[in-house]
Amino acid sequence: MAFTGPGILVFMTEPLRMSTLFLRTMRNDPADEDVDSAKLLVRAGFIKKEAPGIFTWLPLGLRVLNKIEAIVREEMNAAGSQEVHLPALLPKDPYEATHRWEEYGDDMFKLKDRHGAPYLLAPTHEEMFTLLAKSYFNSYKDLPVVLYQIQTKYRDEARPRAGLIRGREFIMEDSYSFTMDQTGLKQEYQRQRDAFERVYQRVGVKYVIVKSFSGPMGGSASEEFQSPLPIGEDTFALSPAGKAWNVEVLTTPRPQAIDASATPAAAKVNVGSARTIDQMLTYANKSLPRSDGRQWAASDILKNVALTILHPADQDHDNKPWREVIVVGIPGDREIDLKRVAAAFPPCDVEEASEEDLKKHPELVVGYIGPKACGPNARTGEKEHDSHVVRYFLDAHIAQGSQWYTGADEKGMDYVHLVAGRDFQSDGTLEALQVREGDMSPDGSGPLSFQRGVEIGQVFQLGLKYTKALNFTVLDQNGKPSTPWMGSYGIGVSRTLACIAEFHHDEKGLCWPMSVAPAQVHVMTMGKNAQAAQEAEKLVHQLSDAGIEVLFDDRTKVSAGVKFKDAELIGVPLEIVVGRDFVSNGTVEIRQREAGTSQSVAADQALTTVQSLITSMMPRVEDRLKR
RNA sequence: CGGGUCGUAGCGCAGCUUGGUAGCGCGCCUCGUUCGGGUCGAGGAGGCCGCGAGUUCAAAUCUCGCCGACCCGACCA
Repeated sequence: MAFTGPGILVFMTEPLRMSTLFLRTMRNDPADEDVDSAKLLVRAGFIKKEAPGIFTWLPLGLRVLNKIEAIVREEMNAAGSQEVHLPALLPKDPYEATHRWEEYGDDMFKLKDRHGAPYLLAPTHEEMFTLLAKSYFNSYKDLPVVLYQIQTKYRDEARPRAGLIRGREFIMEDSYSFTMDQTGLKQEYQRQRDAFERVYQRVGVKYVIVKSFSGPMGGSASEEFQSPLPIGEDTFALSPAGKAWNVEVLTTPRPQAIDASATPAAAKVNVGSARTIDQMLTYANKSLPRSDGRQWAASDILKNVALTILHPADQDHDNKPWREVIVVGIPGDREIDLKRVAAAFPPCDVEEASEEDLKKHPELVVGYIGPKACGPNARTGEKEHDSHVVRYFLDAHIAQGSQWYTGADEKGMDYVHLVAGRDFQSDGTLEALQVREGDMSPDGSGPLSFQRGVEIGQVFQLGLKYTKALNFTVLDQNGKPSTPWMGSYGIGVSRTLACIAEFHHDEKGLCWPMSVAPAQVHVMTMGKNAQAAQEAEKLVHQLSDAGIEVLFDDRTKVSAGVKFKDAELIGVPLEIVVGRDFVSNGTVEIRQREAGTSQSVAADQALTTVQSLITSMMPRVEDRLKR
């Protein structure tokens, strides 16, 4: 392996000759791809689709993939992580212990061996890494340890799409840290997080670090690396100060309490058949003039929504999953976000209460549900009675002291001037609303905006979930068993490649960053002049001998136009044209693919020019991340 | 899993309405031509028209069923 300078890994100094390269470029976009990265990667002969979300890597694509992997390896090794390689085909048992066999559900490829024993194709490897560490390490002296692998992962996506961005077979780098305590975990988390940033900067992909929800992975703190692209499937929120959150973890600044001393006493009004927000407004604007003179708005209404929490099996419920109805009060002009609500009740899912659920709670009168029928407002202190009262939560936007027009739990009856904190209490505050543009940022820097992104990595402080479930303990200084703290960290390698292509392309084709390009230089011969062909051959060898990777278009029966078009499609960052200028005055043309610039240099100056261009075109890491 | 669009040569597509022995462009092979922006010309190879049933003298074309791909949604890191 040769090096041309810091950070450039060279795999093959033999030039890649297009006359023999296993490559066929396509003039048309494939009919079954929609995003630019997939269209171009297929057209340029980097990948070939075999089935939805499943791709073959062709020589050029594989070279880019290998480049990205090499950068990941460098950064992981530098962060003190050690590479291993686990099987992708795994027995069911370890995933039973952590309940993920069920939790992952249909998204996991499950299969049976010839004896009928259940196996799976691993979607991620927390269990296996925990068991691996457990089987060798058992002393505090062994920790901390961080292991990683770069491996093919499998997820049986309901709907693969966007080429490599949402595949069913994809390549991921996943690392796992085991430390004695939370302090150690936080240190390793930070090291991994820094390493991720360096990787993304070196491969030339944009990213935003987004505070996120750890979801089915379990654990506490988690951040996502989102590549901001309009084709992304995720939406994250950005504050004016530049901080970012996944909508599931967005918190609402506590609203200021309102002085309710002048608010009239709550009054029950007969609203007849007005059940929906619109009907309530129509009624109120006709029959209940406001003292402040303005019209009633949906935001004056406290909408009480009955939801059902889907609890997993537990001992108090005969080891069966069970359904708990709750009521959540939200402003009438807003909608519930079930995922955000569910985030408050891990590991449960939340759905709208079904008719069946509501039948069990006749006190909740559909269309007239109010706070008085539930939560602390309905409890009497009598155990038998209270066990039937549903929990009542208020959305975080509801201020103490605010007054509401809301249901009174009888057909046809509503309250006005019902004051939060004065007339009713709740069992707690929830982040229940669908977040929208203009909502206030948690960091107090102003209104939120939203952006779409592709998740190219995520880091988790898992804590003790897996180590506990799999009984991994080590002996501490006092000889006592102690459960290690765990973190897991993943980079979507193939997905990152697709994102790089999304950022670095134009209407003509791909434009690879120097660090990951399939070659650094694309040399083309033009015309039939034997001298020029000879010179091209000489230059290619010069470059190769200097450790530069060359894609050499040495095809003799291909016209200039075709060579230019192919070069643009493939997207090697530097192109050298050896042809008529060389014949007339001994110069070659050096073009920069992405910038579209070109310069003419004497043939014997080409090597030094290319060397300095390569150095100057390498993506750099920010100073704060320098090692 | 629900809704929609579509399956014809390696790739992109026409033909189907109104049944009659399958076409175009790119790519591929041969010969010539051209040689700095997908040259031009001539000749050629390549198809279980997604699969299965049915209607018919006759089905790529009509009917039914199945399978598959893609898009939207549900789902999902």
